[in-house]
Amino acid sequence: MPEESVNNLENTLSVEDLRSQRLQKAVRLKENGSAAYGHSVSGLSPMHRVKEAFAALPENSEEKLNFCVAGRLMARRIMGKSLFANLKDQSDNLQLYVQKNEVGDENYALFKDFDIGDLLSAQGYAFRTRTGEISLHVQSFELLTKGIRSLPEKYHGLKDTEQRYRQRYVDLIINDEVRRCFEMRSRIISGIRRYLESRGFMEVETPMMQSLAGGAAARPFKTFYNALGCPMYLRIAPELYLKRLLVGGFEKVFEIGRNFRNEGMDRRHNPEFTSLEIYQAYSDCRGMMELIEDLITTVAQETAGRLEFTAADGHQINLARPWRRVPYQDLIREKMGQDWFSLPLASQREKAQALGLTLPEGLQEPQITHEIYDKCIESTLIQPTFVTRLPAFLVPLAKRCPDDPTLVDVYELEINGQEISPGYSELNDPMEQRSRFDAQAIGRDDLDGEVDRIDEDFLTALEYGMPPAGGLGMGIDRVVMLLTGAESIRDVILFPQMRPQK
RNA sequence: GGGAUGGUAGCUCAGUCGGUAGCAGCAUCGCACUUUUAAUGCGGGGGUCCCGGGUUCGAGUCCCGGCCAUCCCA
Repeated sequence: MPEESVNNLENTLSVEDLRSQRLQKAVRLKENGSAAYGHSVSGLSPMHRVKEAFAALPENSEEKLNFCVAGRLMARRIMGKSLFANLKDQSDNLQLYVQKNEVGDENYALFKDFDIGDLLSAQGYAFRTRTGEISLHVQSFELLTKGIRSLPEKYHGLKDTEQRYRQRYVDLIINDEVRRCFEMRSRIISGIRRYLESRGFMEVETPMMQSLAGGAAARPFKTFYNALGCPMYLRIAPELYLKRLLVGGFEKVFEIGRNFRNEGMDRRHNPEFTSLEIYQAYSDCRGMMELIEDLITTVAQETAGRLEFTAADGHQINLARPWRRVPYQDLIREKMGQDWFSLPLASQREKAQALGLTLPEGLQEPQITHEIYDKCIESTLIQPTFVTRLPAFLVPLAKRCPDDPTLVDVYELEINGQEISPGYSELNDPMEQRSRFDAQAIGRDDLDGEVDRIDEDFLTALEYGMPPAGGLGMGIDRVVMLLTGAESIRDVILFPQMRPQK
């Protein structure tokens, strides 16, 4: 038997799959006294710095710039006595060039034995290859972490959506645009904080576990707190606690945090999502429109450097100010005719059905009208639009319009046909608040009785006196979707909820 | 909850009419190669075809049930 075949035979007998191959390599490294799982490294340069610094050198400079870099081995091209490798850190990629006569026979063999996915550090000087790529001529290197699992393919990457969400860490290693998206998300959130803090708002944290899940109409998640021996709910909104803080004398507060809604998930909904809520004493709905318009445009300009965006569905969105402000009823009249609100119920029903809407028996004018808004108007509001003066039955926590008590003094900000942010002149009359809660509790019969208990302590707080105030909420995930062009909320949440496997 | 589509090697994918799973690409292992970049050339290994039933001489393929995912709808 020729020697070569013997070699092959040995290799196949000793190894069942890729993972055990690599496990054995790690074990062998440890046996030989080298660290397969190394230690800290100092004096590192981010790879983009290496490239910038080298590119800044004058042409034909003889100066040798030395760097030490660390990152994950993404590709290798071995050509006998020299090899090229691609290393990746958070900032960039860098090509390494390793020559046998530079690092020595033993080290060269060691480097050849590295696998794609290993983490290494390398020290050497920057140079430009024949094809023009700024690279590092390696003088020494070290294995920092042995990778046991093989990475997805370098060319097609990881495409399987399920695996991308379940094993986001692999997605982040492989797909650069995914990492950029989450870096963007982080910048957006810190941009929001910076904006609000610089304008005197104070960030606060209110309970995520509540014995009553109030502040919105949504089904909560239920849990049990052993020490108190009572059921608890994950919050569906922080609103009622933030208003208690207005009562307590904090005048400009905001909270960025998670809410939990025990409802379906789809392209736009994840059961846990991040919201921003802001409350400002002595302001109102108009103050909130000013604030959110300035906040979004400022943060968009800061993080993306522009105000025009292409949404995932291809719509061109222009965030340039000022944004359209239009009363709800005007939108209805535009669509249904100027006389809509004076038509008899039967003709309203007929006209709505002519639009293709199916209406349950017994609907009154406000419900029919809202059905039209919901199904036929909202999705057409592509450019940023504040819809104002909504029917009161939709919004139990807002002040009525002084000139028309059937309407509330609120806005709904629509961008690309999606609700991005609601804002209110907040209701601070404890008696009216109680009767709205009562009416709401009667209207709902599909939730757990317990959840519908009225938050007496919140009403007590209002009785101590809450200043007139403006309040607003904003879905952070949706804003990130808009600014990154993501088509699914799951693409802007690092670890979206998934059904457990098996 | 309803409909459509999908699940095959570590990854990306073929798989015809039901007849031994594909000389598939990347990755991996061996050999050659000192400026490559989806390196190249030659050679080797690698499979619970999502799970469970059924039809059949024979099922990745057809039928039934289930699991998981994606998209659309409510």
